[in-house]
Amino acid sequence: MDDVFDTERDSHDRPSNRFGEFLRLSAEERAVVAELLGPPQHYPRHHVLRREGTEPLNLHLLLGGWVAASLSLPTGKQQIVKVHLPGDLLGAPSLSLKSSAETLTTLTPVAAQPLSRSRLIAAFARHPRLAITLFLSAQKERVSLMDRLALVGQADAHVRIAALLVDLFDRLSAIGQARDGAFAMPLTQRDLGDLVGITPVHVNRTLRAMDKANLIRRSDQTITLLDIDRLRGLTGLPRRDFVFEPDWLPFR
Amino acid sequence: MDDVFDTERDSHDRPSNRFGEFLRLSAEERAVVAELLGPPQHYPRHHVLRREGTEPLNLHLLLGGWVAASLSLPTGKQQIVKVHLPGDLLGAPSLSLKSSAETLTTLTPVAAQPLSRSRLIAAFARHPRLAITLFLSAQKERVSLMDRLALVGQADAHVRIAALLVDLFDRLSAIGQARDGAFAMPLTQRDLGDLVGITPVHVNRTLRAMDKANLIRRSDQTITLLDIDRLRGLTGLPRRDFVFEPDWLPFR
DNA sequence: CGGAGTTTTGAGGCTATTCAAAGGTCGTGG
DNA sequence: CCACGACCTTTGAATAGCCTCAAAACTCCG
Repeated sequence: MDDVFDTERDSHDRPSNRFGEFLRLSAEERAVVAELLGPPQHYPRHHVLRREGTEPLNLHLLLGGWVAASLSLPTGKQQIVKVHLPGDLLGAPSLSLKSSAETLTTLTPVAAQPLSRSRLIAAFARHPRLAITLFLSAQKERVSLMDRLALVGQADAHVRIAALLVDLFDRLSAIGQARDGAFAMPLTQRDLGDLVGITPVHVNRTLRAMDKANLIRRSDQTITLLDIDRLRGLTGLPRRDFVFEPDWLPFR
Repeated sequence: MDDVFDTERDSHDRPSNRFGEFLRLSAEERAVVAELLGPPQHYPRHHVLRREGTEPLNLHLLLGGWVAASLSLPTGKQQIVKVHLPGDLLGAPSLSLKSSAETLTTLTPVAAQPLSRSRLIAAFARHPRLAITLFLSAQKERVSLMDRLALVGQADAHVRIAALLVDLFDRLSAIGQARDGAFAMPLTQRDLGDLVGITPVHVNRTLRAMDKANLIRRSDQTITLLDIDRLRGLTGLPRRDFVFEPDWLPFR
């Protein structure tokens, strides 16, 4: 966990959190964002940041660690709808609701900054570019959910697991937490099952088969993707090419 | 198809499209929205409004009819990620992308107004309340996708179908297109399968069983929910209670 | 009346599930 | 330092739910 909490970047670089995902924010705008954020908080593993059903008073900007957003069904089963990685904004979907839809649970030790929903929305008026990025971020998340839905709805266990691993790898690569196809994997096989909609037992058999097929290798909390191209090919969905400061946006 | 295209409402009433979903817009704001919209276009059944992979230059505001948003996998299978009903804004997720993720196909004859992505976003600056509603709308859609994902990931065919029917019923009720648990159903059993991730054959057996169990009744293009409470109970997900002009928003 | 698409029904097979239990790993406390 | 418990991974066997393939009946439209 050396540099897990290091998500700050040089401002000339591509920004490292959801606020600069689609636009290169000005110094003033970045100051406004910094002003919105509360002091970083630290949480242990398996801490519940938010329980579904409670009122969503504030969001969290994830600085370091992994967080699961999940829905639970009364059958006892739960679906993890998103694994949040550093830089992600947590809890936004429930802004539209009186009581939260998702439970946010830390999967690792976590550092995050709280941010008040009312102050965030208020900032939209004086800083429309903030509104635009966050609007586009929300749309990006919809695309991601649509992709997940298509996989869970139509693909078999191998494909679902492959897509999940590739997605995690891509997102971790973007924040410098994957090297040579390898990354730390804090998710248990039960977690993986809750993510892709299969039982832990079957996750195990699937991972095992993929290991034997030389697609992946597993060793103490680390997963290595041995043949990323083949894994990517399995998933069947195209790479999603997101815009950045597109020319159709106003006041760039 | 008498009043299918009638989605205009008295301005004192709860607005009928996505622009007034979370805020009661002022006369000026409603004028701005009207100004953004192009002239209504009409399309026949099975018309492709947008093909995945193409650049998303404009959105559509659906006035009447049903539209499917789908992703296709190279296996030939397709997942319908959303059935759009009158009042919905179509194509927004792909604003974040260089090329569209979803294919938009009309399921019935459709009337829709095009709207330019750049002009829409430009309006955010002078009319922050527009930005706020659309931001919240996007979050609402995320919740809806999360619910769908949880159902497809964890529930069996009966529960998935029940949840789908209840969702359609609730949304159609809100626009006055369902009475006494009954509504017109233009989706084929293949469509239903693409929505919930099961084969048409199994959809048929499931519907048939639900009919025999007196949960639903089917007759010429119409579905009647005979026991909505029991159907709702099957799904397991709580009713989603969305905010409207919540007191934590600025400048109400 | 023909043809395309949809609904219905049957039979057989496969994927993933359930249930059960053994072996590992890790953190904790004696 | 070892023993213990909690949780995770692995494996097996039997089962269930859903899929595939196939074909017949029905509806709708030209």
